[in-house]
Amino acid sequence: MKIDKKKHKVASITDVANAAKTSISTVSRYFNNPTMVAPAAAHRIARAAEELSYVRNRAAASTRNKRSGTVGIVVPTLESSIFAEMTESFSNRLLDHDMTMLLTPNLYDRDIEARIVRSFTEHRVDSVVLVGGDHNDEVMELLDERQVPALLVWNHIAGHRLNSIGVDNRRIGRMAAQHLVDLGHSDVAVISGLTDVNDRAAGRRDGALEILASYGLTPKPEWILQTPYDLDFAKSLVSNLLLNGKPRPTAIIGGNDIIATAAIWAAQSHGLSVPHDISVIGIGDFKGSAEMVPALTTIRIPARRIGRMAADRITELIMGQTSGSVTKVENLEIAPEFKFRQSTASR
Amino acid sequence: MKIDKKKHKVASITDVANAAKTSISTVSRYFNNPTMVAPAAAHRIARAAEELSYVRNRAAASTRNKRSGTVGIVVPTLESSIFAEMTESFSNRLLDHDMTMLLTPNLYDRDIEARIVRSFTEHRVDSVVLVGGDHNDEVMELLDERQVPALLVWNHIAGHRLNSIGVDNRRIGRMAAQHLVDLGHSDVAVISGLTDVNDRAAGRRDGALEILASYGLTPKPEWILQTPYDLDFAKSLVSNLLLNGKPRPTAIIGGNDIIATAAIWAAQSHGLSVPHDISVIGIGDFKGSAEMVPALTTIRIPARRIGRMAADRITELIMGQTSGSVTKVENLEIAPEFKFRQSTASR
DNA sequence: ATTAATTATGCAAACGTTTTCATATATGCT
DNA sequence: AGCATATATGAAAACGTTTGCATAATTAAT
Repeated sequence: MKIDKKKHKVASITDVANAAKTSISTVSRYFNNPTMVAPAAAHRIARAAEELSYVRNRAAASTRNKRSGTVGIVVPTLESSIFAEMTESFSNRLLDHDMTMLLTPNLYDRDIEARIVRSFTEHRVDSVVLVGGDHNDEVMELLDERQVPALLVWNHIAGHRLNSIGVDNRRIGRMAAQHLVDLGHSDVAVISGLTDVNDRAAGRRDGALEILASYGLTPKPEWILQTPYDLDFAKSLVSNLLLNGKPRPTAIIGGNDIIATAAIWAAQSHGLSVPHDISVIGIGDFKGSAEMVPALTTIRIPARRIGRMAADRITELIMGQTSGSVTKVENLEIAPEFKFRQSTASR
Repeated sequence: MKIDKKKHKVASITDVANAAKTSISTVSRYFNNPTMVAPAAAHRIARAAEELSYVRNRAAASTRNKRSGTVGIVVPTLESSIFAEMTESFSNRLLDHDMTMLLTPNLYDRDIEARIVRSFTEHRVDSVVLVGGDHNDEVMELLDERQVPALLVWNHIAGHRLNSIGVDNRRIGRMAAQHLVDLGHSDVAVISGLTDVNDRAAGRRDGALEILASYGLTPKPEWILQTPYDLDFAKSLVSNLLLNGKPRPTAIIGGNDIIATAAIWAAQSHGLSVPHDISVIGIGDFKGSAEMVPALTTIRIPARRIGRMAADRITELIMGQTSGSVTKVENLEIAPEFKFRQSTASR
């Protein structure tokens, strides 16, 4: 009586070994270190694997060796095209290194982030990448205790104990303000993201105000506003500013391109012309900023480059980790690029 | 002589069991089925786990039980805000079910997709989510052989052997064209996405042409165009159309909101007014479409809803899988919503 | 106070790998 | 041909879990 092939068993390394008339050790080596196995055996194994449609089990592998071949990344949101760009190039590069990405948005919530990171560690990711420098203590402890190589992206954080690679947001804020001052504007509104949940937003705003102050310009309190990165909200915020404020500001610094875009649309929907009636500068250089009418003057954050570099750095860190050598902490600054386009003009 | 605590060993279930003066079985149960363990023991275990900062190893767990607690999803790109929205709500909902998402963009390349799905299966994801209905044979075989519960999102594909949940793109194409016809347009250009790598794009275009044909309207060949979903490319494509074509079309159907937006900007940058000089309708209702000036008339695809439903359906499928019961294949159609805004007007 | 039923626990096998160590086989030198 | 070296292989232990089965401890029923 034949054994009933119940439950649809999938082929394991043992099955392949049997079919290829060799040992599981050799099969394992065939997959991890092909050069170690003799051509004849390799050929038989390849055939057997094909025959049985064997797919190796990385999860099982990760119990014995330490690497799982995954890296976890948590971003604030996928909806911001800029994180999407970063993530996308990160993921592509990761594929080249034969790693898989666990990606989860935290919606700008640090507690959710902590949950996510915990779940990542349960899955024994080889490494974790986080956006920005503000994270729950729990997250930091977790990373520390388990010695998970971690990388902070987006922000350049000089002297941080974790590796980081990104831009200096304060500097970007200064650049934006300087541009407007150079164009002769003295009545400028600063509309940032939510500074208490977003250290990037805070840095940019502070940089901008710093420059303005250095020229003796202090925006009226009602010209210093905050908004979530949401077109709808930002647009009506700016609408109010434009309608009620008199005199109106002659220029607006948007904390990112979403805010700046919203500002332009708010102005346009009130029949104001940008940049003739009001100048608007953004930060980020998101998808579409160059194509819109008027094209948005902005400060470009090279998201794709950050993504690529992050992926490379991550693999470096993982290598270092497995080989036992301690990789030195590095805080890399990426230079932003100023993009003078049509949404700003001199007074 | 004390043993040197080299290599920083992290706590395992055994360590917790020892510290809690109980067996590993009980510890395991404490984490997976808390009700099965006595309060006293539970308390000791909780303390020990805390003490040792134990994090359970799901990868190891997945060797014995079958579930890994992960689901893999591959989207064409993260840069399209609409996939981002879908993915984001999908991921949120997944978190509620205590699952983790492996997300990878395939860049509209089926071979890359195959690589990704293979990598997913190597990691023994509990389930796979794919966008659209066009996939490599290899992918289909893989899913089939290993009996990985799979779900196709975005497209409603009546009668597909895999579960699907999404919209009927042909119908959407028809809706768009009908709207324009109703407004009295007879010279309409149809600018779709790349139909050979994107079955959604093909469906929409075909639907649109079908309606036009039914009114005896056949766009001139040079008015039926294709473009990647890229603002820059699409904008210059439309620019050419607008400059060279004479007579110009009086309306444009954009294969998605990116194309439509690009069309509006192209028109505007040539001093044309939308909708006065030319009407534009999009598909998708992406972020910002409602806020731009003029607000884009479009057909909304409820991305977040699809994401949520997909997550729920996926957990259903996984449950069914583990309990051995066969879940019936279901093809769900989600209704699109027409959004009449300001970018279209009657002739 | 027994016995029966329930609840909680522990033992040990199993999951699919990798890797150390020892052995067998092939290759290169005299 | 004989020996030394290099290369390829296999056996077995280890990785951190879950789970079926058997037993121990507790509670309920008489």
